[in-house]
Amino acid sequence: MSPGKTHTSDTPRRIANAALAAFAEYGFDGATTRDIAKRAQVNQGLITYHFQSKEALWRAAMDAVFGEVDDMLATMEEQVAGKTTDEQREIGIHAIVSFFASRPETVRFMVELGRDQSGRMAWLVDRHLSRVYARLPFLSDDRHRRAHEFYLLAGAAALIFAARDECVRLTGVDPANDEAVAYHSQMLARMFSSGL
Amino acid sequence: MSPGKTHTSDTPRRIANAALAAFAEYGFDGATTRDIAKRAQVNQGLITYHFQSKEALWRAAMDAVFGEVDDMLATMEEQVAGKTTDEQREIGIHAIVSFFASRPETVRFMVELGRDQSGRMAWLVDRHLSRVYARLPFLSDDRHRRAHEFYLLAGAAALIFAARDECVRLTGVDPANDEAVAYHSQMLARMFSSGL
DNA sequence: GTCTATAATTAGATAGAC
DNA sequence: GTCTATCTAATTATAGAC
Repeated sequence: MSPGKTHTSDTPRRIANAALAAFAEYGFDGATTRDIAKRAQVNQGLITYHFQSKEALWRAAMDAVFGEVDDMLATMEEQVAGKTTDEQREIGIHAIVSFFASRPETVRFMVELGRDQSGRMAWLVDRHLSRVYARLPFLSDDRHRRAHEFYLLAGAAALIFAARDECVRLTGVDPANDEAVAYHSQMLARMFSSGL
Repeated sequence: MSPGKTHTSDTPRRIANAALAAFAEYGFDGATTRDIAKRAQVNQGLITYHFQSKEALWRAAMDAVFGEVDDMLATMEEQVAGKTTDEQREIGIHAIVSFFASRPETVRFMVELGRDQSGRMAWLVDRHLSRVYARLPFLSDDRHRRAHEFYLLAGAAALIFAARDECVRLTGVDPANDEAVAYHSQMLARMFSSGL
């Protein structure tokens, strides 16, 4: 905590985090800058001051999520060093499932942009997703196989958390607790290792 | 084709189909009734006439998709009759993957409603999803296990198609052709049968 | 840097002619 | 049943005081 003048306002960060929560809940179109301002406890005008537009704010929010993705990947790479491919896969899957459990909105954004003419999908792929895609150590090197493995894994890992409330109502099971996360991760790891 | 008077207007059906396409592309909030009217080649006022509100129109669109889901399930059940559980699973997975490839918006709707206070999620679960969930023959009977299997399967089966354009840009692989669908289905079936 | 007030646009829904 | 025209409300973005 630097005292005095050195402390620049954390308002942009607060706004970006509020935006992330709002976009996660309502999607890009459903979220409103007024609601975001309210969540961040500032007025709406400040959003335009710190970010030029709703879309620029969305990009800032994406930078924030994928910052966390990078942290997760860095931790994973440490844990994975020197391990066999099988061990790498199990560790990696557990890390990914845990991440999706804590940030279920991540896959929500991917799905929301699946069909997209706004240019946001292209931005997200070029700026963040392609880096993540290249960084997963335990996926196949074959181009086709890698693509299918990636989406099999991401979908299987993430959907139950992205649709948490629905899952609760549909099945009576709440996936958002440590026990359920471990169970999900275990099942997925077993499927992935034996099925390839 | 019934001639003369017997032919009632198919306008409501056209509107519902246009709405389905629009909701799939833009989400509930992003889709506009004006765009839907344009797609259905009618004017906007007719939407209010045939459906009372945007939300009622959305429900009609959901009824249309899940009508197709029911058709898919009926066909699956025919093919599956008298088979072993392993065979049932392979047939079932292929049917599900093919369906998601042809109607990738289905899982988009599930994800969009994952966190939802509007009441649409509850409606969709009670009206359609719970029936589908109960109808899958090859899932475990254990309540917890069944929930995780369902979302593992649905996510793994659907995401690559729901995020098709993204997949193309990210991986260079287009999942939306018969060969890719068969490949995806094969990988998923192998994972699912050996991993349980 | 933060606020209030408002402009400009667009949304869903309505009214009423045909 | 289908259309045109319009209302009301909500949205993003801007202008300008402090």
